[in-house]
Amino acid sequence: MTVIEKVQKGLSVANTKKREPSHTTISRTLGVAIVTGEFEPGSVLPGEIEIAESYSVSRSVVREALRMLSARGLIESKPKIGTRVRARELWNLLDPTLLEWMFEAAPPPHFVRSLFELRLIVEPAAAELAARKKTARQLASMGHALEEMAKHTLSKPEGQLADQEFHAAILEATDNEMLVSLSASIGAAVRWTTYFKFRNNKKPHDPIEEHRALFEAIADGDGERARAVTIKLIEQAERDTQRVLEQ
Amino acid sequence: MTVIEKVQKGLSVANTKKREPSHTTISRTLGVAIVTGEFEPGSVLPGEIEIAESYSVSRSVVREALRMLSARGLIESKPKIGTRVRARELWNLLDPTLLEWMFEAAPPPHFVRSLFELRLIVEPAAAELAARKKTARQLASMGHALEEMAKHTLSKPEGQLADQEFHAAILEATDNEMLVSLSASIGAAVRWTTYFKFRNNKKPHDPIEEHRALFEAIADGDGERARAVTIKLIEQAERDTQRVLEQ
DNA sequence: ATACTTATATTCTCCGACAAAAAACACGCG
DNA sequence: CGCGTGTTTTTTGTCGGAGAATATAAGTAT
Repeated sequence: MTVIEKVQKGLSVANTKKREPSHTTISRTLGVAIVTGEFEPGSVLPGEIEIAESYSVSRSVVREALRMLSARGLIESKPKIGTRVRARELWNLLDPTLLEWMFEAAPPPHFVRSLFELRLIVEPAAAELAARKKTARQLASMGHALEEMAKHTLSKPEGQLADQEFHAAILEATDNEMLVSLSASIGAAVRWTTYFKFRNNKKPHDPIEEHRALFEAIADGDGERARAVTIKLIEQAERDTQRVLEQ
Repeated sequence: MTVIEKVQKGLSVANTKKREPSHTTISRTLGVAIVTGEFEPGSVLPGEIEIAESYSVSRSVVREALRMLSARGLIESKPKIGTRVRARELWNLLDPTLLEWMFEAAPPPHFVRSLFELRLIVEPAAAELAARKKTARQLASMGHALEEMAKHTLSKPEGQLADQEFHAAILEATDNEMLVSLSASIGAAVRWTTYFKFRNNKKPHDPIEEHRALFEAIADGDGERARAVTIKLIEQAERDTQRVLEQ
């Protein structure tokens, strides 16, 4: 598995289960609170000392956590003013970490709509590119992922992992590093929708046949067909997701 | 202050005249060094104390700067190991700040190719969406930006600002917040190419007519035409950029 | 009422010390 | 010699305290 594939799947590159430093924890805790709307844009967070006391850490830890949030554009600090949450338009909604945080709660419907609209723009074009630029090695890696997927189905974690591997191989085949970054972000969101679809026992459509068709289109170098199949795949996923969100 | 910074300052929001905290400065300095390849991925940066001494700041400032870089996924710190630069595949190439840093030096050709490939995927689709979803207010804002652009031409900062306003209005009209984020990233890169095209006195093609055609297509709600014009626009920009990079 | 000065709250910066982690090393044992 | 085991050492992680800088808020004089 290449590093790129791991990125796509959101796996930590060193799969070790190490304890993270506390500034990371605090940063994520505050970040989740912000992106899920617990602190509204424009409002000011508690002062450094108060945060430090409420989490029982030192002020240095809090400051480093706040720097991590300000690097993401979530907050803005000024003396005498405090640390205020920046307007949502100033966030980078394509930051994979931000997306993960966002999915700690149910995201707003217009956000889900935006996501699928974006997928319908990007992924068909990527499939078309992949059909043109694929290498034999990448094709083999797609084929392997496809087999794994057929064996386990999407309801099991192994199958979901294979699905992500399959799509990662497609992205790698486009030979476009910005597309890879973009789909790393999208992947963070897709993982969430997949998770929710199966968590609610809704028995969604198993897209193995479409995946096979996509693979064959790419293998044949038929960009038009690859594009068409990808569109179908995403529209199906959107229907499944809508069904879950409606209740 | 570097030239690029001047350009960006001229184009960004007006009164950004205040001195930034030193952790921000250090973070950007180190970040630029990393993304321009001065520190290669996998290598370890100097220790916190060494960095602190070389910039004449305290270790706390350096630590906060490093946390900002680690939030961007550029570095990874471990006790006894040091702080090492993470693999380029783990960076988020759609982070606008990262892109700005990257353009402090001439970016690698395959990166520029990736960028225009991505623009050709995203922007035509966005134009089509905008043609379908535009509101009167957004249309008016596009019209105003177009006038400004025609008055000043792209060779002056006012004209470049108007150009950005025009495209921002289109993005806003798509009513898709992820698309807006995406083009904020792309915009950071586009500003660079615009700057370089004029810096080299190459007298590129002035795209005012195409912009007007795009505006009319959107106003008419003609998505197909909006898409076609946008493709032309980007292809022209790519040709201009290639001409500049060739020398 | 306006302009200027002062007070105040908050972040910004610095320092010095110790704790924790992980690699490197030394050592003993089979 | 090879191998596990404990020790050393280096580097980041955490802490508490102190003063400086900054921008709002309040007060004062004209």
